Amino acid sequence: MKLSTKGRYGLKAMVDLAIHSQDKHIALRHIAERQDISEHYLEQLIAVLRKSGLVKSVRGAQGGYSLALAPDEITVGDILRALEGSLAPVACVDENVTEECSEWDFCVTRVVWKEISDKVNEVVDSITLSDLLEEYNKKNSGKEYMYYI
Amino acid sequence: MKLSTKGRYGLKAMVDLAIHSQDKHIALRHIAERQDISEHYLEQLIAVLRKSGLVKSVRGAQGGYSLALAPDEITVGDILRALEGSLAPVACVDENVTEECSEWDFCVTRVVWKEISDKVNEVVDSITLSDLLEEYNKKNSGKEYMYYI
DNA sequence: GGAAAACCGACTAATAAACTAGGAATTAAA
DNA sequence: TTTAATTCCTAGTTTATTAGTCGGTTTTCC
Repeated sequence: MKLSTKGRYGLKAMVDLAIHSQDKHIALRHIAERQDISEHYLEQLIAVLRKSGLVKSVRGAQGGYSLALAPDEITVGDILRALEGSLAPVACVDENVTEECSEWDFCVTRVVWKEISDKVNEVVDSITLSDLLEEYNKKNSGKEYMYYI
Repeated sequence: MKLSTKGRYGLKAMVDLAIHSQDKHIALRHIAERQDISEHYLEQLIAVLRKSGLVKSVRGAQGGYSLALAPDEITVGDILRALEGSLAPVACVDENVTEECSEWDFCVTRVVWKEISDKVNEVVDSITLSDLLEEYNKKNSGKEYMYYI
């Protein structure tokens, strides 16, 4: 039930963008340095986020990335599901997977998986980047430069 | 964020025990057959459950396993945590892991992981084997032998 | 034209998951 | 008292996934 680095790094990168890319774009290199993530690896993650429409890019020298939407329009759920796929603990309660398992009608453990799935999605869909930005400002008020996320 | 087969098989096996081992013990082979799980593999899982005090065993011929506690005294959380370890999505919100990460004081994503962790534990701790047993009886009332779980 | 960036696809190392194998110890029943 | 059925234990193996690395191509500012 652990999240992979994709989801963790991806969310950190998105919060970094929310903090630093207000009406400008910033180079991946800077995000990677601040968050201490391999640049090449982060490149792959941000490619997914771009294809999901959460991030937009400017190519060429002085190019970079910025959020494709306002921070309050991007939820943690959007980010995590883009990078990790469904957050359902088992496939049978993943709404994108249509094939029912052979034991569907009699399965009693499914109610457990379904409840977990629902609660997890409820949590991540209720938190936006804007909420995390606020949390960041609270924790770092008065401090010069605090890039940790 | 997927559960491994350990948790899934383990819960199935425990529900199977709740159904079939009322004041008797049953051989692992039967559970493995009914639930279609490799016997040797299930053996390793049930060893963990035994060491966690959720299952008790009788050795030798005609031996087998039974629940160590009443079904309403065993939660899904007990079973899953025994087999999967902590259900926290990242280590920093796992209460058994004491070491704080270097960014602890400024980290803003931790609130997300903490909320997920709390909700998941809330769900699994609120469902007992007795609840699943009831669910089983409801779904299989009137049917001859339905072993699916 | 050169440098700084995003973009792209393939390859690789490390780790974890999901078993498999083979036997030792125990005990009921024949 | 032997035999067969069962739990118990440790180690090995295979497969899949994770978490990267590598080496470029393309685009665009200066």
